[in-house]
Order: sequence, then structure tokens, then C-alpha cells
Amino acid sequence: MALLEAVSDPVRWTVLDVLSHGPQCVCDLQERVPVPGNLLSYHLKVLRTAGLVTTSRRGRWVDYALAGEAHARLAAALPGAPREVAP
Amino acid sequence: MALLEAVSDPVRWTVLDVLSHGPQCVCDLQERVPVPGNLLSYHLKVLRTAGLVTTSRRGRWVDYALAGEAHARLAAALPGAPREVAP
DNA sequence: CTATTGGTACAGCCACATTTGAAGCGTAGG
DNA sequence: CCTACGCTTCAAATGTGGCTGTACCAATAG
Repeated sequence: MALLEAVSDPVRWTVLDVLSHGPQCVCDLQERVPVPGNLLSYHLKVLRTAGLVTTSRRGRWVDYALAGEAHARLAAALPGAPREVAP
Repeated sequence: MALLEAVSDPVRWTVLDVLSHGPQCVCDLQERVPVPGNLLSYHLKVLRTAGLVTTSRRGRWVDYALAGEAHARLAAALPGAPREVAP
């Protein structure tokens, strides 16, 4: 629900797509996602809040990576997806 | 892309989810999706434009059904989904 | 034919997300 | 310490999408 909202934005979609190829620091993401740094940071925060990406600081840099269950959770969030019945 | 935008709205998501259980006329959809008629029609138009649903008139009523490839196209629209490489 | 019901289309308002610009934090190095 | 760099966050301006109300079209019933 909120997941799909997070993904439906073009910037965030691109970020996730890039991250699906492997972790990246923000500076690398900047080269592949053509938006100002602070804007990118904002969208990264949205993705972080949605639990779709994880971060780790490495010296001065911050690495972003796709959360492990990201793709599965997105697929499950699609309408008509098989409901989880057994908790 | 525009697909995910269409699905990320709660009303449209619910509509698609209901339709995934089988076709419905608008009057039936109204009972399951608690929004004014106008609004429902508006969202149905968005889904129609996105090619996610199909319509057929039956007397006074209009039946909406999930487009056949709807789920597949949505899954393919997720970031990190396998790209179609061979055109 | 008219009346009624089901559904659609259009125009305007408003809220919310997005964007911008500037300031703030944390870390590395001189 | 002080500066530079990487990144984040805040506050205010902007815009786009969704909602409401109204008018409109299509088809059946009487």
C-alpha cells in the first residue's frame, strides 16, 4: 500500500532499480539518478521509511542497499496477490 | 511506471483486488469500494486508460474485468524486475 | 413519449507530495 | 582546532492529483 506509493515515484523507482544491481553509496547513486543531492536524500529517506532499503555508514560515505525482502514484499503488495493466510 | 502510479492509489488498488476475484458491474463495485459513484467512475477511467481493466456493456450495466495481462504487467513494472531484452 | 436508473464527463477547489535553497551533522585530513 | 567533504534535514514555494458538485449520456421500464 504505502509500499507501492513509495515505488510509484520515478526517482525512487530508478533508485531501487539501480540498487537491485548491487549496493551503492549515495555519491554513486547521484551519477545514475539525475537529481540534486538533497532531493535524492529525501527520496532515499522515503525508501528507508518504507523499509525497502538499508543503509550503512562507511567512513564519510553512506551505502544504500536493497532490503532483502524488498522485491518479495512489493510483489505481495500488488492487488490480487496471494494473501498471506497463515501468520 | 504509470502502471504503478495507477495501482498505488488505495481506491484503485481495492478495485483491482476485487476484480481479481472475478468481473463485476459498477453497481457491485460500489458496495465493495466505499466511495461516491462519481469518484469510482473517475478511478475506473484511470484504470481503463492504464489498460489494467476492460469493460463491456450489458444492458444498463457496465461490467469491469481485470485485463488478462494485468498482473504480469504489474509484476514486470516493479524495479529490478527482469528486463525484456528481446523485442 | 417521459421517467428512472446506471454510469460518465467536466470544472473548480484544496490538500498533500514534491521540489528548492540554505543550514546542520558527522567524519577525515591538514 | 579548522576546513573540506558527504550526506541529511529543515522551511518555505510550487504543482499535481484527488475530491466534490453538477451536468450529461445511454438504456430500460411504464
